Amino acid sequence: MSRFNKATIKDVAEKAGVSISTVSRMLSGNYPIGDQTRQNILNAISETNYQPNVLARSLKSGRTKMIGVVVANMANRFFMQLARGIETFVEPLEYNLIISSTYNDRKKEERVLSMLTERAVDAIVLASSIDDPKCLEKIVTRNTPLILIERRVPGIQADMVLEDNYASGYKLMKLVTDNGHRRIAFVNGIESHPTTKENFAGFKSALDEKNIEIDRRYIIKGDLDKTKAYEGIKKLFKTLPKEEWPTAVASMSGLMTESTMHALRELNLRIPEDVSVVSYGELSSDLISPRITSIKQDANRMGKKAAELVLERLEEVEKDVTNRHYREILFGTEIVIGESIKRING
Amino acid sequence: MSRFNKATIKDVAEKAGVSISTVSRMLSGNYPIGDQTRQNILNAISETNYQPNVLARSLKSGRTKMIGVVVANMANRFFMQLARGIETFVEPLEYNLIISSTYNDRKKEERVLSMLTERAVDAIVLASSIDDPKCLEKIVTRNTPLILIERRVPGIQADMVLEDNYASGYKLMKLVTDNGHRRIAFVNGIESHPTTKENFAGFKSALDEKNIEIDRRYIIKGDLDKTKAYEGIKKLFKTLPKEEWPTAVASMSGLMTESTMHALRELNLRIPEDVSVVSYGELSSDLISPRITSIKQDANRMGKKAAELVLERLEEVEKDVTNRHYREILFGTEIVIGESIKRING
DNA sequence: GTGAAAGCGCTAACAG
DNA sequence: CTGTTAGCGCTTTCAC
Repeated sequence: MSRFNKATIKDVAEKAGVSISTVSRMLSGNYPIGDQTRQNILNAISETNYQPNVLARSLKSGRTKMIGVVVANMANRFFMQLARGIETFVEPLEYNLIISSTYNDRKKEERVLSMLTERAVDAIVLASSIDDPKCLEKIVTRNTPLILIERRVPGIQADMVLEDNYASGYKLMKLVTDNGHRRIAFVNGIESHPTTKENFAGFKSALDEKNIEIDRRYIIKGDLDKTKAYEGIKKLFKTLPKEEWPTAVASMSGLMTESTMHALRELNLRIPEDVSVVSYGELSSDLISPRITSIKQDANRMGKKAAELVLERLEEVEKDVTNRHYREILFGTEIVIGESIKRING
Repeated sequence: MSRFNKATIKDVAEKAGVSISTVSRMLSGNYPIGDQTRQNILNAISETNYQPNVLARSLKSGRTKMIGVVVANMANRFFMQLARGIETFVEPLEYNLIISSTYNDRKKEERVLSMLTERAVDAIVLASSIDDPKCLEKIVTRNTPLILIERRVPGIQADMVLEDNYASGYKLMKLVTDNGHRRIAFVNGIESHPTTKENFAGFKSALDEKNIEIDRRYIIKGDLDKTKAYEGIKKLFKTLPKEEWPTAVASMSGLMTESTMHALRELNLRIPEDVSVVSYGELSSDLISPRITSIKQDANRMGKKAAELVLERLEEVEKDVTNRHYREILFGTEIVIGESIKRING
């Protein structure tokens, strides 16, 4: 009995009257074992309640069967569906997930990633939002597979699972402009992100088609942050004279859309009668009314894909494949039509 | 360089021209080290990009600094707020969370718990719903602190973090009966759970006060399952003649309440005009209308408390305290008044 | 088929 | 103050 208060392979070996290597071999399953010996060992295992110590195994094998999942906020629906997608895919293979939140704080992200590499996780799925190529480089050079979700980092040796932000942005905004809107506010994501830029570019191309100029006063720096989005909307409507109010708001994340709705509600503005709203990313419940026309982000699908990539890469690591070819998975998106866009006279 | 593709303590020692124990000591911080030596080691560390291998450390120390968190479904808001509560509390102490879902499946729960003990997590926080004392016994005898959330398992050597289900149930139901309702349907949780029973007992005592008999046909076996709740409601209203329809529905979880709302919506029944609804546990968004009168479950608070207990117990384990005294934390709950109860003529 | 022994990376006596 | 050494529990040659 170890100080973990549990039987070790040694206890089993003694009880079964064999050597620890024999027990180890039986456990691994790839060796011929005498029938009697096998039986003895099995008995010993059940008598001692033996469970192999994964720690020791990992130390030896170099594989921990743990996958680090880094998200901005684990209380957020999108991220947890992502994690769930990963989990369902890898759980049967006995992988466990270490999930950590960064709250979009660079320092915290650095700490979290460092903890994960110290723990020697087999792979990292990163869905957090900070740009920190230096930090990411480290992971890559350690030979730990890295999968980025909804986040493009140019030149990095990692797989990326993305959605077609450009096309999605275009589709969404076109619905708005086709309905005659010209004064449109944006609750923006994190501006430095390529994905945000693509999204915005998609918006812009729909606006260009109608020769609509973007009014910079209408761009709210939301940073994927609940409060910032809320306050941004409040401020926008309180600052501008009524005739300059935007007739529509496009928000770049479901979370920020909900903040927007809260703010509008408090401003006594109805959707879509007073302000139209569209959202990149769904809201947390489809019972919310009015239903917001939005781009559906399939977090679960992304999670599964990420898990698939993880396993693929791990096999390569196993086989010492050197000449890897990193992939960029681009998912198309679906648009969900709600009742949140009012037709107005252009 | 190890096969983890990273520097080990040995590399650092060589580079700094000292022995590995000196490095180890410096890292632990509790030993006097010569100034020059310290500097050499620090340089070596940064040159080699050394990160201690937590695995090896754990194998030696018997502590992994990992906490297992077992929930029914990690995509569920309640559970993730719980996890988040735990995380915020233990993250500064460098603990990581391994989160797994059981989907309320006994086999899966068993597997998950077994994986966690194999990984030698320092403690387990269990917020999943299956009763499996045998399985839990094993954890306890391994000397791994176990914290149960919203789940009472009599006689077990574990801490429990609970809400006052009885009082909450009573308060909630009283609001319903005070408004004149007598035909009340229940979307029940998992019947075998003590917490569900307490909740129900609370309901019952409010009913008793008004001499209302419980009609067994009105009890829907929801089992905390989205679909079961949805179908249960559908069936109830479709089976019964209109004059026997319940005038109110009390649901035992936020998730099931949302299913109830979906079902009612499809049945073209309005809340509260046609049916009143109350909920034990909040919905996933406060933008949902009508706002449902509900018991607010503070998952975050429970998470923090659980984490606090974990750390407390871990200290005891450290200090080899034998005569432990397990605690049962009972939180009071808050009721959120919505617009989901109609006053009717008793 | 089975056993002995080395070693994964680290900590903690035990020496000096 | 610093070095040597014995494991933590397991896998994996290398023997027999």
